[in-house]
Amino acid sequence: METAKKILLVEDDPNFGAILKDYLMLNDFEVTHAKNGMEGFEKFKKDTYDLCILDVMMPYKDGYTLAREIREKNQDVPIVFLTAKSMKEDVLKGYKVGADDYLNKPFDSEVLLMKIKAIIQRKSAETKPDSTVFEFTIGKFHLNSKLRQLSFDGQEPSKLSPKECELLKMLALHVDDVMPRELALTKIWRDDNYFTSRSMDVYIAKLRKYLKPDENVEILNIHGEGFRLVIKK
Amino acid sequence: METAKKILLVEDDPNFGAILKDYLMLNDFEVTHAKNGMEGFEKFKKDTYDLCILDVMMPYKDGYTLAREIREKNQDVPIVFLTAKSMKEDVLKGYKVGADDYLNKPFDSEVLLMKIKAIIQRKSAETKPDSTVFEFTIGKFHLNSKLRQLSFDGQEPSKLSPKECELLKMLALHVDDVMPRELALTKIWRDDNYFTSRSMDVYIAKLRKYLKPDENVEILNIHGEGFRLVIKK
DNA sequence: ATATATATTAACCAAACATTAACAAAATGA
DNA sequence: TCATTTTGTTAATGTTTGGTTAATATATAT
Repeated sequence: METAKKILLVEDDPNFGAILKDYLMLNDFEVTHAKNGMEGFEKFKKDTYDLCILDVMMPYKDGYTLAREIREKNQDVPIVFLTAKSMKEDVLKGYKVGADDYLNKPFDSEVLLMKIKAIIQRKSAETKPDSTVFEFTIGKFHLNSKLRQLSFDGQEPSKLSPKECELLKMLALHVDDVMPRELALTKIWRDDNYFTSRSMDVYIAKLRKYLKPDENVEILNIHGEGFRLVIKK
Repeated sequence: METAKKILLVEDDPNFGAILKDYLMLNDFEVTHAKNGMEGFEKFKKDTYDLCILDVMMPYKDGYTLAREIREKNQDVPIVFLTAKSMKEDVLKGYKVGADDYLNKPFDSEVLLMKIKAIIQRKSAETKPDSTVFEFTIGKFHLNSKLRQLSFDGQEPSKLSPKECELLKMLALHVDDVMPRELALTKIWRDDNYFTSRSMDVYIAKLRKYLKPDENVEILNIHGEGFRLVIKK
């Protein structure tokens, strides 16, 4: 049994804040909710967290300013910004739809949850490389990187080759964020040159083919930087 | 409570030096005052500072020489030059040596303070590129310099090229203040000549186009100096 | 050993990005 | 004022990076 990861949630909208907190707690996180930037910083100093979720738009002290203060104290905690619309609306929509029993219904925005998990996982992989997660939800897909199986809906799972699997896993660990080209090359190909880079491009094409069935899942390129696995919703 | 920022002040004029030191200390900085370049370098080696303020004109060892020595030991400390006149060549030389900003003597103490604070913050954003600040609010825009996207209101974000992104980020780090031409050229183009300068102008034009949707956001030119990102309100 | 799966290399094209050129318009200073 | 420098802008050109497919090479399993 893992010990629960601690999250500092700074969100001024009491409604949304409460819902998100519940949702996160339901997913086995320990959540501290601060109602504004000041309170957020106070709470941050008093404890150690595995992740900070900051609302960007807050009166008096916005998320970025708070992020800077947090960074001065701690260079390592992952920080996730809640940028209004997308996530918030989705979560609230999920709440309204579910009405009395929203807690039982999966939210539309499992994206946020995935992002959170990926970030925490990535971080813990840096410190203790052995404890590695091998199951990922990618839109309507499910990846088991140990069995190297990618399943879609109820269908027969596809078998992935070692490289395909490692690459997809690394993308999943960076959901919604950049997976730098260089990182994949050095970690998976253990070499970074013209040819390995081209080889990687070939694998990206293969993965795109696998992921085609779910039109909400996409691998985007950030020119000269790397790739980004996004789950639209 | 924040821990006081440490400033190394190297100024040969004892009068002016003492006054400046007092003023800075009054504003909660911890100040070490060295009377000449030699002493300045000795003190620099013995401690770590958040900022160095160097007089350009000093006997024995001038500010530039000292700056170069400091840079050899430390690539990150912000360095600000104090100069009586604002000779163009001096400014250029300053940036080449690795200066972060320039202050003309005499100056408004309020302005000085603002600048110092801005520089320290800016630097902390620059030096921790991975873990730190990559989100900026620019009027109604929102820049994510990691994903290189600029979003406006609720619209689909624009994708920025590496150069576009770096330049906009640098402007944002200097909001309401001049971003000196030479600084952008040396840091982003890593070369300062006629062609890179023209290239930069082209990029400024591109950024202006991106920023058009918000009429409160503007990139102004300061003839012969640089550019200024302003957010009217 | 041979089929099969996996991985790399090649070749070609398209897209993204950056620089250069050319000319117009401002700003500056003698 | 006029000559000079700096900046604004657009388009043309050059360069790098990525998408794609297929051919070749390498590894693996039967």
